[in-house]
Amino acid sequence: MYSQRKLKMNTSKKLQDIKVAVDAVVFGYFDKEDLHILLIKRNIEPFKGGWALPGGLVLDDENLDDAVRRELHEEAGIKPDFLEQLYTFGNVGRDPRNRVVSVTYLGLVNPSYHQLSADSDADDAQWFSVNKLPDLAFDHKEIIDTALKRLRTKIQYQPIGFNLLNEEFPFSDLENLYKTIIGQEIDRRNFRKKIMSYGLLNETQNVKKEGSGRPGKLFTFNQEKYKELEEEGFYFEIK
Amino acid sequence: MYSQRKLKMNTSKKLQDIKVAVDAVVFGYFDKEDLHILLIKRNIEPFKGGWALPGGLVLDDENLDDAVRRELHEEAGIKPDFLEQLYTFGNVGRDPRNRVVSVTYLGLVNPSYHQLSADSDADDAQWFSVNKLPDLAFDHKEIIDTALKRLRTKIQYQPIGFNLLNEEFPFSDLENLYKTIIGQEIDRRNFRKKIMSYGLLNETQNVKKEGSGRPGKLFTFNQEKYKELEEEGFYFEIK
DNA sequence: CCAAAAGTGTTAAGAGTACACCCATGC
DNA sequence: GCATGGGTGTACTCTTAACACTTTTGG
Repeated sequence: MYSQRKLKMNTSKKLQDIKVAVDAVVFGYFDKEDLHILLIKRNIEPFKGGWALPGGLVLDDENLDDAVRRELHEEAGIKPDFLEQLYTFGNVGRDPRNRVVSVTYLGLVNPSYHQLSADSDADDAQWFSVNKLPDLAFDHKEIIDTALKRLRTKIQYQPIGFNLLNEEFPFSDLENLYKTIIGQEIDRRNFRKKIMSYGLLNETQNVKKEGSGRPGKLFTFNQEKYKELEEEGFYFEIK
Repeated sequence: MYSQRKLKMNTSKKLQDIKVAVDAVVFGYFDKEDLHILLIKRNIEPFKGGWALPGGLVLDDENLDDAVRRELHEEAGIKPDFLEQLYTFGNVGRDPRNRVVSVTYLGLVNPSYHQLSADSDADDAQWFSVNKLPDLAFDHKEIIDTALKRLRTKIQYQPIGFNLLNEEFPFSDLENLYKTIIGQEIDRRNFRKKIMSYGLLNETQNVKKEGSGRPGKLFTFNQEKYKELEEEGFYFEIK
């Protein structure tokens, strides 16, 4: 279409036959557990009864972002707090039926604010630990691997992790979240110093009630401050 | 397609009508000049006679990467040394005719090794300074902005810039390249120390002949060494 | 008073940054 | 010998990394 050759192709009846889909890798974090991913049980062939990422074909008059949000809403009743494009998978043969190019997204939600499958049109939607994933349909395993890699890189220089926590959270939740995602121990003191130095946390008057030990103060994430800093070219970095 | 609703949609005659294209932002660097981008003059409507990124529709049996490489070869006679997926642009209305989702790529070539338009099917292929771009077709300006942003970020932590230089280059070429891309002065001594500390450059016995002043030693980039380091989880960083 | 988690500072090492003069060549 | 670009070292500052004890609460 952008050059004569393509025009010829199009007008000579041999129309392109490729479908465009979106799929989302949505991460959820359950306090002190592994990172989880949202999967949908397929109720049609191929891979009927198997697990797959939420997603589906894009409508003709719908932007890509809107398509993912719609699918997530329909299939799992979820509206992610954070959602960004991940990568586009389009190799021949990744879907056994048609050629399908899938634009994938990385999303984050706090599962405690989202009841799964409220009014879903899918058989079943469920959270799976990234360490105990079932066999997956299509090339969805590869998509998840890509998403995990991206998440691990990204969380080290952008404070996206806050979307996975409750609105008010004790500092230790943030600590555990980072430990979980990065997959290694972090120095509590240095981590706290660093995070605090950015001034992105507001201290509340509340304290954590549950659990044993000394109750921790609860914090909220200062979204406005973050946007301010971001515009000034600020660069968050965690190791 | 991944859920019943979509299946119904497909079988009820209302088939999806979206085209899949690829477009490439290929950067070339001419010694001591601005960074350049490869553009193609369109010879069909819309935007006939205007400038656009090289690209076109993906063939049914062709992987996305192959499609970009094919288009670049056809339209400009170029085979980029570096090519990676950038972002997928798919908003409704970005092409005035059909709905087109474009998977875009970022490429780097050394123009001195590539003659433009050798056996091209496009009207014309030309290098434009990123600072003197013509009006562009579709949303291609936005795509270029995204690519520039990505290049500027990426070059600071991955030595992709070497693809823009000759096989043997004086150190000053590298210096100028970084200055050009990042768009600011760099400290010559510190930059050299840093680059050298990674051990990625091999010194050759040759020296630069042209130009005035003291001739500089020529270096080559050690690709194997880079891959080695990359596997060990090495992280290149330039400021 | 015991267990559990929260909260807190200091020091040493390393990395980054700023900075200016001599060298080799062509004309 | 002068103009041009190449090549090099040091001192200071700032950031990162390592490290352990006290506090608050519930039971």
